[in-house]
Amino acid sequence: MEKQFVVVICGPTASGKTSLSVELAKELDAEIISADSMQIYKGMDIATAKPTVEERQGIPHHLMDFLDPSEGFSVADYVRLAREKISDIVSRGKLPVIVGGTGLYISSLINNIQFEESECDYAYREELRQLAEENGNGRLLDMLREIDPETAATLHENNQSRVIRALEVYRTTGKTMSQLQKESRTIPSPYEPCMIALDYDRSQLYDRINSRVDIMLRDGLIEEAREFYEAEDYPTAAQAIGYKELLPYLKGEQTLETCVEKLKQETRKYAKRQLTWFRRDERIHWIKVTKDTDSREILENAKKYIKMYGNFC
RNA sequence: GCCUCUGUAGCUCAGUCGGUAGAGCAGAGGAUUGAAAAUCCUCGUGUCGUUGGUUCGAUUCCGACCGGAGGCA
Repeated sequence: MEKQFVVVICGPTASGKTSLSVELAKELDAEIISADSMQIYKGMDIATAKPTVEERQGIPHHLMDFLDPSEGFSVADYVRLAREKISDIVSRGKLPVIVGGTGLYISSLINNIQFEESECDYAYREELRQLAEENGNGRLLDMLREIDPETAATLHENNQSRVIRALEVYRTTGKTMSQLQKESRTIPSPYEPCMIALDYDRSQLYDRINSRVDIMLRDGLIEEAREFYEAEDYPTAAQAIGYKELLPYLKGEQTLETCVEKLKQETRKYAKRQLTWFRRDERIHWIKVTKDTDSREILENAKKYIKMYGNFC
């Protein structure tokens, strides 16, 4: 069976993925599938730097802006939905362009990771958290070592959520995490991804992040954050950078300046983690850019690479 | 002008009863399979303000000077 050609635009936050993807989509008769764990949520527009309707320029954007922030969401949900979207787009004769900065979502999708077998057991998670509270994190890792030494060896006891998840997997499926991870890779991927990322110098990327936060503030981030916190108790959405950092200001406990600095800093750290993730994927074609690079030039470079890649496979 | 406190890693500060120093934060690198914008791991040499003195040896004690904070006039 021939693999489905898909374009992937990934890389750190504020590197220009959104505008490049829209320009590409216009020229390649494509539709965009977002790969962003926060842009999926409705109402979280400014903080997530979601493209506005104008910025989307008529290009359909899938898996964006469709879920209420009170709903939880996970990689497994993402992969399931994204697969459907890809088939749908392809069936209409269009090219799928996957765009986003959530590395786990992207790699799980294009590597065709199977999640179906495993389920969640929130009560058991809570039970384990209690156990750790009383006996320390080491106790949980010891438990995991008993049933799945292979996974236990890769985890640090302080990474409590991962240790708990590994125990939970065993509880719900009877299989170990390591076994399940091997099985999750047995079905070859139906996709042939052409991966592109924009490569700024670290300092220039940080400059872009800082000024983008300033723009968000100008566009009403504080109001958005205030609304967000009136609702509260969101399982997944609460993690978004942009609201929790402004909370001390909204509560009158901290100056705006301090909170904004914190917000910029957290965004920079996030970009750094994204770079760590994407750097190790050797399939990615990094387009070197600086603040002076013309967007037209970036587009041409990307198009050229996609065309070359398409001919090659 | 006088008195007191203070000057140690990019920042906030520990510390050395005299044998050239260490935390947190920042920063860098890494991990990443159902919370991933989350979670976790690793990495610390810096004229110890300057300059004299005492000493085998001073960042540590003493003096002077230069910054900073406070107090009295």
